[in-house]
Amino acid sequence: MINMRPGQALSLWHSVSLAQVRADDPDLTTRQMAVLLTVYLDPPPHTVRGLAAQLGVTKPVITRALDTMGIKGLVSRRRDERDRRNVLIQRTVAGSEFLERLGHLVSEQSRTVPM
Amino acid sequence: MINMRPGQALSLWHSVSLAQVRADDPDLTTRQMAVLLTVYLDPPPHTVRGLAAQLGVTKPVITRALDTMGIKGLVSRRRDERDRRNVLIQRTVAGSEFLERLGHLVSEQSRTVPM
DNA sequence: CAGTCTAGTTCCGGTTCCGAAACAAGAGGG
DNA sequence: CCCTCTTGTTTCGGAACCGGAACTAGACTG
Repeated sequence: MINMRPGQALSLWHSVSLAQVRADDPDLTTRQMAVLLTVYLDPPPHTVRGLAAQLGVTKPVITRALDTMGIKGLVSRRRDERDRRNVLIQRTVAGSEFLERLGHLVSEQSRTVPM
Repeated sequence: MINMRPGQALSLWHSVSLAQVRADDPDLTTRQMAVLLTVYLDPPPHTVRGLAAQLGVTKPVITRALDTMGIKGLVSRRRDERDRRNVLIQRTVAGSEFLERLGHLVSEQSRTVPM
């Protein structure tokens, strides 16, 4: 458990945003970021429908986010063989590395936030 | 000073992203967010040129971000009377409230992150 | 008062995203 | 089988954003 005052939170958000903008990293939408983090942090399996429900958006939003992130190699799709209507969303090495860098960046920046 | 492990950082980012997506809040780009936070957290005056330099982007990027956020009322522009080439970027009530909510949200979520 | 420099904006075309509706493919019940 | 429901994708027109180049307006120099 962490305890952070709102002012510190904004300061942290600021430095991370700046770092993100300056790095020419794959620039993800808020929605794409939410999908990516959900896939990597919540226990599988992940389906389009499930993600749409959790984010409170429509299914096409998820499909498009997966398209985009799939091209960037951050995530991959596979048919569920037990119910071939389903698509299972899976993690990739590139996605893990990307989030590892993000976590490290936020962690680093958190140490620079003033009392 | 805050000390946050990378895993905790990702968890925090996750819950905040989810909250942002679910709220139909003004959905800002990473760049727009960086501009907004810089305007509100760094000491004035703020100019287009200065913001462009700090973010490492071109001036049109800043102009467009200000256009968008200006429409949403998050920020406003005024001519510098001493050098009328300059445009000074100013804070607004709506912008302050928006960032206040964001800071509060991150702060709240930080308390739900597991050890 | 020309020439030059600076600050910010606008224009160009191309790409990406959006919501809503229509669609294809598979599952399952009578 | 046929009908229906579910799952995910595609299509549509419209809006937002992108980088880079061109442009306007103001300041400053000699």
